[in-house]
Amino acid sequence: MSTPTQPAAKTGSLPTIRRLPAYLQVLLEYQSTGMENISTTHIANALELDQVQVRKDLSVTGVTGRPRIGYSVQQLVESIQRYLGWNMTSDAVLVGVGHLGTALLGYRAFEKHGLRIVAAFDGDETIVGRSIHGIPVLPMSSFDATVRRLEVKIGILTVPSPAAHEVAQLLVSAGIKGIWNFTSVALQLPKGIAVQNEDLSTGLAVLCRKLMNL
Amino acid sequence: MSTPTQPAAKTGSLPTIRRLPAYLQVLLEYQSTGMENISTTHIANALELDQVQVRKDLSVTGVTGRPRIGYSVQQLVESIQRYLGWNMTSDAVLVGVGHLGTALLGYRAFEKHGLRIVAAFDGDETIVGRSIHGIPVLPMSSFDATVRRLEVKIGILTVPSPAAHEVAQLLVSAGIKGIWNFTSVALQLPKGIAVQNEDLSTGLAVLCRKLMNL
DNA sequence: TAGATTGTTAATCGATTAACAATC
DNA sequence: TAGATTGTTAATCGATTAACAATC
Repeated sequence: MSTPTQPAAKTGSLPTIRRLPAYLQVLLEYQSTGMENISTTHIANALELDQVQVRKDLSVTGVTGRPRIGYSVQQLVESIQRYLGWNMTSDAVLVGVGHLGTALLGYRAFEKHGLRIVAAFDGDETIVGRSIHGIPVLPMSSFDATVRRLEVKIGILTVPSPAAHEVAQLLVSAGIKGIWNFTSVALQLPKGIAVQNEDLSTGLAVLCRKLMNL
Repeated sequence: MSTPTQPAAKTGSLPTIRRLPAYLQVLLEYQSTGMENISTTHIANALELDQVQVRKDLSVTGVTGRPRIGYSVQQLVESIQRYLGWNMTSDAVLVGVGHLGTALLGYRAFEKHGLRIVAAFDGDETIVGRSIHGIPVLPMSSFDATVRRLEVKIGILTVPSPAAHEVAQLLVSAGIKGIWNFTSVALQLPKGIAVQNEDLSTGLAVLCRKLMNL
């Protein structure tokens, strides 16, 4: 039995989870100043949020602060990373090496979030065999065997929309448990598969409405 | 005075706005079947949402349906597009022609959302002067004059994080009113500037938590 | 007509905000 | 000590869900 150094993490609402990476970003930058402690007031100001909300959000990770002192930056960073599973490395595969896929393959920041793309796949034979940012592009025919062999659980879907559904089925049947979906297609998948839709039109819609309300 | 053919659009909550593009996607696909009307039950099933919520969401655009018949697909499409400002074309500029910037320059779907990227800018002189997917890459030195001359109001920020703040100031001083921010930096901007953060780590965090709760 | 579907009003649920006690 | 900050409990606010009337 382990000795718990801090309370267990709670569930946390979706809005809370979405704010945590921003806190982490602020903390990592703050860390470079050499300060050991930080107050929620400071974090709240940097992100234009309410300090009570920041405190409540942070509490879901199980971390605690000290009155008058604030929170240990180091502890906060580790606590958020653990809560998001970013303290350990997860392997992922990417399918669809178009413009967006290529961009994601070169996105170094994923490493900081514990995500390692171990292989990319594409149906276009002219790019199969290449290596993009050190990641090999393999043929779709080797998808199932490779994913099973490496026991990859995360799939990044960057194929053209018409292929989205078919490829998603392929991911699931190869044992992928979480799909990061960059297509604009609403995937119909069995229970037990986590999907995160990253359709750009969502963000554009919000921006357009914000602009209309200025 | 114009004769209103439908009630005025309401404000609409953020979650509602975020769901509208998905409705539009379903509608555009449904349109190709040739059916003229669609029920909220149908839309709800396609997106795994509640039909009452779909109806409430659609009502913010001012559109109305007919009992027993449903909604006119054509009317719905136009109503959502009008609500999001996607019925007219808005010009935008993109700053930072790295991997992600290049991917966005090639993203044809923006046209369907009324967004036209008229110019890209980069500090790297080796790529300045090129044309990517028909969009010219111009030097940063011409940024201010070009944006003012073309009266561009939307800026897409795809520069490396360390440059984010400085470039954002440049956008604002050139008259940009809305910033689509793909960096992980929380921009501090004056009132009256709309910002939409599109940091990928937010989505990754949600996916990771979903995976942990399977 | 009967039944399917819309649209509105009320109830519930959940997240944010406010108030305040605890404490270093 | 006094004051700044945490952390919890209560109040408010807003979004979702339920109930039901309206109607083609």
